[in-house]
Amino acid sequence: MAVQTGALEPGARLVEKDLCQELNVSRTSLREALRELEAEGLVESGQRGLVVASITPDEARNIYNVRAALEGLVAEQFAQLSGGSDQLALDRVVKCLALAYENNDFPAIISEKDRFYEVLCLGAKNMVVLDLLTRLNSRINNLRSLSRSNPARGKDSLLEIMDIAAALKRRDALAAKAAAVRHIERAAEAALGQAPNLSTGSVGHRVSL
Amino acid sequence: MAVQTGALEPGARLVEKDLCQELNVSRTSLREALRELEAEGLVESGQRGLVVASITPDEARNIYNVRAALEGLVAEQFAQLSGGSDQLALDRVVKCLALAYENNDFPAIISEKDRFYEVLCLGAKNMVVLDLLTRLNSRINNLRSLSRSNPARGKDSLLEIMDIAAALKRRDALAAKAAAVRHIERAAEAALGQAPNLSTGSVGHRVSL
DNA sequence: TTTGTATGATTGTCATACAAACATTCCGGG
DNA sequence: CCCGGAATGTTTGTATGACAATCATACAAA
Repeated sequence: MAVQTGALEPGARLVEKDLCQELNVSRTSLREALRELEAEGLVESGQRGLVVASITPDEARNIYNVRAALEGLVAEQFAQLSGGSDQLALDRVVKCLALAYENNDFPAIISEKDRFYEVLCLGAKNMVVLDLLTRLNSRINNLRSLSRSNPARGKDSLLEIMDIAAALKRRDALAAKAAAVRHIERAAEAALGQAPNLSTGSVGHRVSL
Repeated sequence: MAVQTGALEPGARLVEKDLCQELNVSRTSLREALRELEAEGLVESGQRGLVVASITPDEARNIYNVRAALEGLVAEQFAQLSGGSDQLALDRVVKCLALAYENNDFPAIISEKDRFYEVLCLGAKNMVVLDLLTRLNSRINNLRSLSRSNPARGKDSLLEIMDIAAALKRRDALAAKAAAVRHIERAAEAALGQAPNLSTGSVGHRVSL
């Protein structure tokens, strides 16, 4: 399963036979791995077989819209339902995140952020959202690391997250939700580099990202 | 792929060899089908192999919470972004839905409702949500048909949907969102038969539904 | 009673094969 | 010269049989 984020350009065809040789696995195993990737939305079936999934600007925009809705929900629930250990875990992961930001350690930032969401969903008693968020994030991982290239964005992002954490500590559900939504909207702006309004039209126009 | 909703009780183990014989397919194909079901959350891997997925009350509750958030989002977007043909399609599907409700045709109600969501997402230019909703709905299909057993629920449900449609026609995004959320909350109450508040605790306690 | 071991069942992986779907090339007719 | 259709090759979907690794259980020994 060392496939994962094999740096392949979107739209590239995935020929089973070739991949088998390259990865030294049987077609059986390969196909099963491909099914998994397909379920995660990283590959999609084109005219002939599978191709690396690409993302339209609309899709990217909508993924952020959905994330805002979802993370707003779990923030709200966390404020209402979290226990003491959840708050503890939150503190810890925010601290780790701050450290990762200080060191400009991009991989760590991504993974700590994922853990942040995990803690959030755990405290919100909402594993359903965690599952969906994981799926969505896997589809925009390239975008996420791209948004990091904006130097000023890092500090802002951390501050927004600490806003969320502060509201959660106060158990202020409304403020937490608002902060979570705001964070995602800012992240979307940074990643998409355009107005937060959904630009319609141009369906099917694919970008390489 | 005639597996789908094969009436199996949750928690039942799925032994590949047995299923192969029963369905007259090779293990290769069977495993691929199981992967698909796993991706949809209909089966999950237990200690040994796969078992039919069951749902905790918390999960069911959260699926409805997520649906409320998601459908609120697409309702909002539909109000803002839908074109003339989208409105046309909306009219048509609402009419079909009303007919299905009149005839008490449960399977038609389910499928028309799915089409309703499809039209909604299409008009909202948000296929991301459609994908997620499809997944979520497949996990609570049993619950959905269960909620239909409440006789008074049918009419209410239809009225709520027509509320949504009316707000969408007026392009009143806020009202549409509110109506969509209300619809899901009512449906959740009907299906779960309990207060809309999330009952915490009792993690891991599984019900057969 | 508990621990360790043997046994059996089940899954994960593999190599190979073949039919069907699809794309491409080539040929004959207009 | 251009076009339609057949021949050909490629790729996928499915099937079969096999094997090692893993896990669960039953059983024997301490």
